[in-house]
Amino acid sequence: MTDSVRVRFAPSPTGALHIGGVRTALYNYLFARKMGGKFLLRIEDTDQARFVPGAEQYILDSLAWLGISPDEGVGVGGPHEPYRQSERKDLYKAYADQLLADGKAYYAFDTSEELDAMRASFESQGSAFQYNSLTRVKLKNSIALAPAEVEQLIASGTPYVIRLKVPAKGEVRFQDSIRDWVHVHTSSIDDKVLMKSDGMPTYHLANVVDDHIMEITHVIRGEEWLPSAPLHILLYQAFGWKAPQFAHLPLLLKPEGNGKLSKRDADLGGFPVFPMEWTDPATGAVSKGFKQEGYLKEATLNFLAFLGWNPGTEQEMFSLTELAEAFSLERINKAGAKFDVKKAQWFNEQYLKLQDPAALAKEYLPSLPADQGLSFVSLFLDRITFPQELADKVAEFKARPSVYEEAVLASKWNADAATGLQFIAQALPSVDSWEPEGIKHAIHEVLEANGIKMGKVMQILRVALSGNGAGPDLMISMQLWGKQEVIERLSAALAKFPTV
RNA sequence: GGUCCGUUCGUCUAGGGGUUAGGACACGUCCCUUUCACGGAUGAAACACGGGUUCGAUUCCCGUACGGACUACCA
Repeated sequence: MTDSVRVRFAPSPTGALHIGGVRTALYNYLFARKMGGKFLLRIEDTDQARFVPGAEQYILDSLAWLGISPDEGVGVGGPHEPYRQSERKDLYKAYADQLLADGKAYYAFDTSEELDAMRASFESQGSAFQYNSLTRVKLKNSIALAPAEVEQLIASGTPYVIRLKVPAKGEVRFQDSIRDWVHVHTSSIDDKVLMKSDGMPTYHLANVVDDHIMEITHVIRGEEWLPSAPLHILLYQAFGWKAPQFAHLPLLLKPEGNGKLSKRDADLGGFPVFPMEWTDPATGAVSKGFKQEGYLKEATLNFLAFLGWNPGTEQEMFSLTELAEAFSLERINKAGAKFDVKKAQWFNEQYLKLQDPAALAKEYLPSLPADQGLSFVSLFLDRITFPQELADKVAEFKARPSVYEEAVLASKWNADAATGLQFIAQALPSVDSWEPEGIKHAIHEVLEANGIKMGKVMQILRVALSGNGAGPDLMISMQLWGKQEVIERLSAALAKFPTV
């Protein structure tokens, strides 16, 4: 069982789950499915200061919406409970103590203020402060201080952190699934804090300990973690554990300009960067969500999957199951991907056409009789990007025109059109079968009888009835408006159109 | 500043020592449609730069430039 793939998505409940995080979750999920492994959800809530109420539920809801369902973890349970790091607090202390006992970690008593001052002074000299083999001997810690003094400080309740004693010399290397070999000298890694003074572990310790305990085989996470991967390798080594296989995903970038995609871009660009709508509990600020904007889950998934990965074939449309089948770590790109809303919209249009029309009608046109709803769905489905546009289209369709498109009038309104419209207006009341073919037949007949070409009047008729020069099939539209309504609209238009 | 990572059409990307450098989005044109949209066809559009290696580099190596991430008792 230890051979089988186990991956995890480990977000922090510090706010709405970013869409990049959703992609990370998706790739983990796909890899687990592909390999016949397990996908776990672990909540990394070790930073009490940044904890945001509701964020955890938001993560759960978002994954549930998209069908990225964990096999183990918060919300589903499993053999390694609890899956919330705040509830595993005591565990980490024991591991930190083990490192302390082995001389691989040490106590440090420096206050944040002291360290800030240190950084400032280094910076003023044009260099960067590092807590490492060079500086630790001069700072307040159990390496520089006499054992008796350390004991006294601890006994007196002086706050302390536990830091990893990074070797002065050596090279850390690991083979990333996406980037191949990455090597870093230990001299560029500092003695990172493992246990904070509040007794909570930092990400680095908790993450490594949990990944080991939970038998994680592959760590698939964002590129922002690449710089700390060597530190994590060092931690695995310090514990004498086998490190998992790492795969660092390329970042999601801003649509325009440089930098990684942020909440600001969403506000500026009018598109979502969160899976679902999110209301900040502190400020009340609402952020758009893919779901609420009208993106279908299939489109969201397909779009996200293709941001940094591709199947190597020319197939574009993939269901979640198909993605899982085609997925592989090897086909993930190295370079960051710019977020292009247009592509997301295209996917949405494609998947929208694949939806069950009756279900769409029921959900988005609930006030209409089923058959009517269905007619409107088929009339408008290929002219919209988001399903909620259906209601707008129907409302617009039902409203009588208040203005008539000037450009069409200017070019098409002439004597032929005027008389044509008159004839149509006269013929319509006696049309018995008010359906597309019948209406068309009647119009065709009356125009032909009077020697007027249909092309001369059809667009004008459209403008007269809808106000617009373009739109869905006119005969079907007329059927939907109903005979009486059409007659009234036509006479209203005739009264308003200028004389020719 | 330091460390690390990256760079093929505007965007997402395929490819990989010898190719007309392929696809998708977006854009243009045409067809379909008595309109528009959908759909179909088609066009324009890319290997960052400089050195190597090689008979031959977009592909391999090294630099440069540019971009990015990280550089917290945040994850």
